[in-house]
Amino acid sequence: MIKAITGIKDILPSEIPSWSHLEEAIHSVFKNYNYKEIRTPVFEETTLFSRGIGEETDIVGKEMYTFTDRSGTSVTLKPEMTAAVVRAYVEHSLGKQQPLNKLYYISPMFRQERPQAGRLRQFHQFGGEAIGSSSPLLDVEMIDIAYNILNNLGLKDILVKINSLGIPGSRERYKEELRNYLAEKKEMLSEDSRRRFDKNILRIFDSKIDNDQNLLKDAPLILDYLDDESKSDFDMVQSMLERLNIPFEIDQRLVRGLDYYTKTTFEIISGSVGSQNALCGGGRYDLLIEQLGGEPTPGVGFAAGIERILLACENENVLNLPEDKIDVYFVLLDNELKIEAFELVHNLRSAGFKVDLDYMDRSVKAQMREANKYSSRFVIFIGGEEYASGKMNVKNMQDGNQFIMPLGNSEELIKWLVEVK
RNA sequence: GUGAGCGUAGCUCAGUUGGUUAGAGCACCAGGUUGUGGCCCUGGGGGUCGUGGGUUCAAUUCCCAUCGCUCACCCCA
Repeated sequence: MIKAITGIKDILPSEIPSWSHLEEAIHSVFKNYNYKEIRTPVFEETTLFSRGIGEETDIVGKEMYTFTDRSGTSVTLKPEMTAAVVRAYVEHSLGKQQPLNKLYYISPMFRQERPQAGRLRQFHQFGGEAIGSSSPLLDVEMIDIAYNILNNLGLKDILVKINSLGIPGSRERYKEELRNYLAEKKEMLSEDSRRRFDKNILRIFDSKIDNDQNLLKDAPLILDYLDDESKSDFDMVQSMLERLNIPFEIDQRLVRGLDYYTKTTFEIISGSVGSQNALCGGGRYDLLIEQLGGEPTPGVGFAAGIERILLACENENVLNLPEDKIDVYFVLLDNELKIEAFELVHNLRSAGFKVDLDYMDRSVKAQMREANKYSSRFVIFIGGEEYASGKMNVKNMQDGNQFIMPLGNSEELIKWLVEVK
């Protein structure tokens, strides 16, 4: 048996209602905030991601699905969306058409990691990008949108965490201080953290080892090293979140794993999904557009993981989706009658009603059970007697009442169905 | 890449301290009025017990390998 590749999953019909529900919420909320949808290809030239995300990041270093196409070009299945959106923004000069572009997407992403709860090799993200303004109100807008969507789904166990990484100059000064502070403790750090010390010292804050966290207790804090503008922007973000009644927590240990972030970063975590608990992550990337060959342009965005959000919804049991009922199920005595009734079935379907019938040559009882299984509101029964006398038997499946209607008059039936609907 | 756990019907799982035809619930199919659902009842189909090898008179059960899945680490959505 041929099976799906490790870490990728089919989304089966039984799961589609939750997906559709979430997707509709995403489209609806983004439209409220006046964002326009953008779709980019699933793969790009590899250099877009290595330059955009950062050569030293784990994503680029060990997680990308990269291969060489027949012309010898190295291409990569997109591991995240921001670089791709920025590429499209620059390539099509969207910034020349209007100063601010507010964009959103829903798209599959690919990262070759070991799968676990809430982590897949093909997974789906939705997210927003606002390119063209450095207003911290947009930082807030991003958090607002993400929080809004999660909140509307009914999720309770979520927490917004924010931080500011400052601009490169202030961040470098801070990293220097942190390095000085940890230098003498380096030998006591865990192996992973010693590696982080050399590679990306900020990531030591992510360590799950108690002793590492103890050693960090009196470490210098990044917010004390912010430049004036980052600081006042961050203050604005906080006060505005308060005014919007969005609960949040400042987490100075929140350092995101992509190189392009500047100033505000944020994350929304869930307490109900296991170890991979970030439902959403984002921040400002004021230098990325320039770095990818565009005019210097500020931007801010976020991405959220659909599978993780649905996992949280499932675990918190908050998605009560309406049953998918059909309107009419035709119960027809034999194959001849099915052929006779098929045009009527077609007419009802064309008129917008959900209609089905048996194609398996099954007994009347089995057809009725099928009608029940699909929660059909009505059954239209046509047997030999009815057909001979030009009638059909309409049964209301809720109360069991039956009555006779003339056969062969689609218009009258449709009119009646519209009335009772 | 590292570590741990698990692989028995479509699904969730029992079971065999090695021994004849491997079970349950749900799902599926057929019946319980000759042409009528939900509840209930009866019956039925479906598994080479992940795969390969070893030990043994005998393996689904023990051993080894392999593949797959799951969870965790790393990192991230």
